[in-house]
Amino acid sequence: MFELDLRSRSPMYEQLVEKIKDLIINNVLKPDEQLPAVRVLAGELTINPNTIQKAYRELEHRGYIYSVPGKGSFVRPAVTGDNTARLHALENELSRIVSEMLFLGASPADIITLIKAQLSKDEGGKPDD
Amino acid sequence: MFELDLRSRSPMYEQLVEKIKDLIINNVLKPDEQLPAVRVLAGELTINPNTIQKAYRELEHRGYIYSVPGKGSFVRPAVTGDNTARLHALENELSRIVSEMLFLGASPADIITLIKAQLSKDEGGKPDD
Amino acid sequence: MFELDLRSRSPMYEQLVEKIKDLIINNVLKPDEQLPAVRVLAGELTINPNTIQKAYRELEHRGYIYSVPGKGSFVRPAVTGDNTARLHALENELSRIVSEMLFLGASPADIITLIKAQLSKDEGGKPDD
Amino acid sequence: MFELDLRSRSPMYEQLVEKIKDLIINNVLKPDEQLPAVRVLAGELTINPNTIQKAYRELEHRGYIYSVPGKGSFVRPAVTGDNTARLHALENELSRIVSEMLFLGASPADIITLIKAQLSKDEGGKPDD
DNA sequence: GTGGTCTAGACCACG
DNA sequence: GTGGTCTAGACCACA
Repeated sequence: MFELDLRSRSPMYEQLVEKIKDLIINNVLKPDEQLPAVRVLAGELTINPNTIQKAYRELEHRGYIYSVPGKGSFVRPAVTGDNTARLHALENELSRIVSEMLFLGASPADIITLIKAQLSKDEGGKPDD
Repeated sequence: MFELDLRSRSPMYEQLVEKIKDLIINNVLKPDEQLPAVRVLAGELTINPNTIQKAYRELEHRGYIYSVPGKGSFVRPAVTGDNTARLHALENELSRIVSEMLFLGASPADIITLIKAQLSKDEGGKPDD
Repeated sequence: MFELDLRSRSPMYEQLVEKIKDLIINNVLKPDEQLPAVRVLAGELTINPNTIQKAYRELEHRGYIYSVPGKGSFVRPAVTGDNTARLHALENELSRIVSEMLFLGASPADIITLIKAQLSKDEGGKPDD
Repeated sequence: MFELDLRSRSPMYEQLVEKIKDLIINNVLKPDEQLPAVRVLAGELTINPNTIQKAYRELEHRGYIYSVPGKGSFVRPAVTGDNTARLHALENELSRIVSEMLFLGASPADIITLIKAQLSKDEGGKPDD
């Protein structure tokens, strides 16, 4: 399904969380689609099931998936509640990154171009595919 | 000067690095300006001087400041080479964030507006303020 | 594994960095091989674990090793980009040393011989030993 | 006469030592030539006379100059005594540098070329000019 | 078990 | 006064 970087400083469960979050955001994993069972994924990635479980728990905590005891884990159709808080945090991150890119010598035009490219790419992929 | 979040998952020295990096990027700390002495900042933040020093050393490694033993720590005037790698990483971060903002319901127009605001703000703030 | 000179002007962690760097350069420590654990090495050298960690972190910054929290520290397989700057610095050092050797009475022939010996030794030692 | 890098991590007296040593090695300062008086040099470089004095003391200790109380400091005509020890140290340094250059991707041919260029340059400059 | 963070406190070299 | 080194010892997260 995907690979983990064993050499990365970031813990494996965190890498898992980010990877799966990206799959959901980019609509590769559709709403209500079932995620691979913990043991299955653990087998494929040859890592400890506990690590998978920790990642799933984290994803559930962050509102990206929901778990049904005895059935499995599924992609949450719409993100829950307080998006504004999360959006605000993202806006800050975005501002920080833009500032740093300018500091490192990127031109404003480059940045705008980059953003627009990303926007059109995501717009194409997001609507019910 | 600024505050640290003692509860945060990211270590105090890392928070310090980010805070100071931001002050440099946003030209609040000018080139060759002296940073607060290790012990002084440690006193103000009521944390251990070693922690400050760890942050300063990290900033030095990343090319944002230089420390002269016996004299003090200062803002490095121009960023040292090799920005392309860092810029590439930032582009990826930026793409990821834009995707997530769209996923959480932000409109493309909002995002463009936000970026442009940031660009003009930084452009105004960077040259000799 | 090796010894440190407690009287030396250069700090212990710096000596450690140089020693380990040499072991990596001379292929004694192979790519992806695990370095001794921080506490283990600290025990063997009877110095503080923090000192070892400082050395390891420095080696990581310089691109010679990578550390994975909870797993260990390992030799980085290939050196990361940007070698030109480092190479330039080494060329200068080399020129300086040759000049000084001449000044101290070494003959040009001796120096050439010495270099060639080193070149053939390293060439023999580098590929899969 | 020359400049010091105030931003450098290496202490000013050490920079002075290296600079003057280079001038002697490259025969810019001739044997028995008098070095600038401590106060004069301190004035030119706008640094503390104590720093100059420390550098001169160090140079004397290393055998590059001699001081005549009340008269001044002079370039020592021939280096004193045990060159073999110093030469041995330099050979080791040289070997280390060659190894590292190879490790960083320099070709043996490049290194030989570099050495020969340095040798002919120094040979031209050394004999009693 | 691993690396990592943080503290408290001592000592050193530099200018 | 400055930054830097080192120790001793506690605690945490990860796998």
